[in-house]
Amino acid sequence: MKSHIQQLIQQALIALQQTDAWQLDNLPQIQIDRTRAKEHGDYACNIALLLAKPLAKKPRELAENIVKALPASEQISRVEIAGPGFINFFIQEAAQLAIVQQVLSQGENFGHSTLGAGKTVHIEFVSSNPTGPLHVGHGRGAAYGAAVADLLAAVGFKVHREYYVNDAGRQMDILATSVWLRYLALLGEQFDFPRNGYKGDYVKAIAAKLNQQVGKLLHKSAQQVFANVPSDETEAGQGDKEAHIDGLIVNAKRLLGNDYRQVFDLGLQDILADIREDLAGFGLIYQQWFSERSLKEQKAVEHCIAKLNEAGHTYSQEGALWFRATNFGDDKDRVLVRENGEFTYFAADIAYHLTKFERGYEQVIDVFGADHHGYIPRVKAAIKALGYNAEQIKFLIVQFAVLYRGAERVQMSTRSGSFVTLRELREEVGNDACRFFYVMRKNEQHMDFDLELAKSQSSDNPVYYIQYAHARICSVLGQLAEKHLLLDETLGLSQLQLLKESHEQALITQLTRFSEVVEQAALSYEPHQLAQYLRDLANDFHTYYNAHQFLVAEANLRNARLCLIMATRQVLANGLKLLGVSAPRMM
RNA sequence: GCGCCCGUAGCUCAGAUGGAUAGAGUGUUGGCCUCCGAAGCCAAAGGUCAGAGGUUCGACUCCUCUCGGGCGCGCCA
Repeated sequence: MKSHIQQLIQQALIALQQTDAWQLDNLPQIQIDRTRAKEHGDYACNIALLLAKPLAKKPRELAENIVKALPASEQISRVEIAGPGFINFFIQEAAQLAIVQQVLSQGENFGHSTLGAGKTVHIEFVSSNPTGPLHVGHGRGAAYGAAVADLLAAVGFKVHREYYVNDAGRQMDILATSVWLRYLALLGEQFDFPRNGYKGDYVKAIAAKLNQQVGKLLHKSAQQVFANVPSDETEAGQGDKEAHIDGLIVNAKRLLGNDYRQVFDLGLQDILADIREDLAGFGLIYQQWFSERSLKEQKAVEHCIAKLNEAGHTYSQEGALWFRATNFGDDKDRVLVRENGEFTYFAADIAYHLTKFERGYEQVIDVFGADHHGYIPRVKAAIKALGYNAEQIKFLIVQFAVLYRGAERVQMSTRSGSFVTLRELREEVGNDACRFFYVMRKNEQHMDFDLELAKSQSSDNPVYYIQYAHARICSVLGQLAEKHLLLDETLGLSQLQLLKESHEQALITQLTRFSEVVEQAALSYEPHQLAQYLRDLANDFHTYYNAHQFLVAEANLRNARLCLIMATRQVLANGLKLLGVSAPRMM
């Protein structure tokens, strides 16, 4: 409908340009907006106000000319000029009613479009280190990334969802060493667990599994393990916890030899399996789990650095190889290869991003937690240096969600091991509430997540409010048989003109918005727009429900109303699905 | 110190690429079930859009500054 009105105005403007000889370099974009108030019609256009200045004419006068030049349209009942010069369009009722038929015939595909024209999009989200279970901090990125991906797919993009597995690097060595130390403790060795080690109970569980698998085979004495290791940091702040853990890693690798890999892989596989299971349970599907180790095995990092070298974007200094990030908008140059010859995380990561482009994706999206936003300029710099357009990569930031239990803030930390895991959260409040709560606020907005509210099966809870609307419609349709009434969809669709009540009009208008909302939410990466919309739609339905009876004796009206609420049910279900929330038939 | 995000009703947040009298939920107060599920509906009250300038026919929205909150500024990942 928007584009229809846009075309009408376009035609009017072209006609006017010829007759009135406007001196315009270029026409401003014709913007059609939904009106806020009913008396302003259904759609409004501000073109007259925009043209007033360049043409040096009064906006209302221009509006009158435009309206006069407007071609006739069967879909528009009335056009008015209002306020300073807005052109308001009133949509013909019959044109509005057509939405009901459209929803019912398109079913679960209603709201989908081909806007994206099959353009390939690579979206990476969560990508948490496999050093421990996902905690609630990852939840928002998961729910948000999944919703953005699903929205993009719904509007016709070809979406590839990927998880980057950081299965190489120091953090993983710390994990492997932590597992081994817990294993040694199980075998009776006495020592202080390193401050910087992973202290969670899941590490002990993996250690127990290791013990089951290998018995005492990997047993070494604490004395050997801690030999020549710099002392750990104390309460007083003396010692060095980083040097301490690094020393332990070196000893572990030396003492275990080839067996080190076994410990390492056991920890990795165990945790990764847990993460995959957790995300699958949360309704997330990935097309690919991309391993950092495989990247290194394929010499992809060397390949990437070679490309930068060839282009002259690197230099050596103090034994390290640097990337000239400052030439591409970053505030510092960045190390690619350390003095000790090892690649930095950054080097591997840009090599990874290079593969995204080399694999042919036209658009690349990274979903980051707010704590990583400082990392963005350097990745963007690398993309540019590698010869790609910075427009092809989009970074989406999710701010932290602070958990509350009622009024009390829930504390969490990965390292101490005393955190709330995503799994615990899902079990406590349920997947539906969890998915919905995480995306109902704008991604860049800091949010408070109240566990008590999410759990409450009451009117306070927006998820239940929307789901209840869906269940209620199912319930009404279930009443048909009991009342010995029949549903005649064909009859209903032919009698839609009977839907004259203001509540019905409002509901129909709301239905016509759905496709626009999905499109807008997808293109702006803002699933919260859909969440807000669904709340509004549910509200319009509940209001209608309270004001009118659907199962009336008169067959024409009854079937028309049933068609309307069936369409509503379909849109609720489609919308919820895009957000990863179920649409229950009963609650 | 520099950079990014945020500051809208008591609380939690929308405000749709600048548009017409600033919107929801929750909370408060008062109503609505002999009738399709009251997990619902209706009504009232509640705002100098952090503050000050500026651009514009028009600013919650754009620009500058100030104040306040979050996060980040490693040869860590």
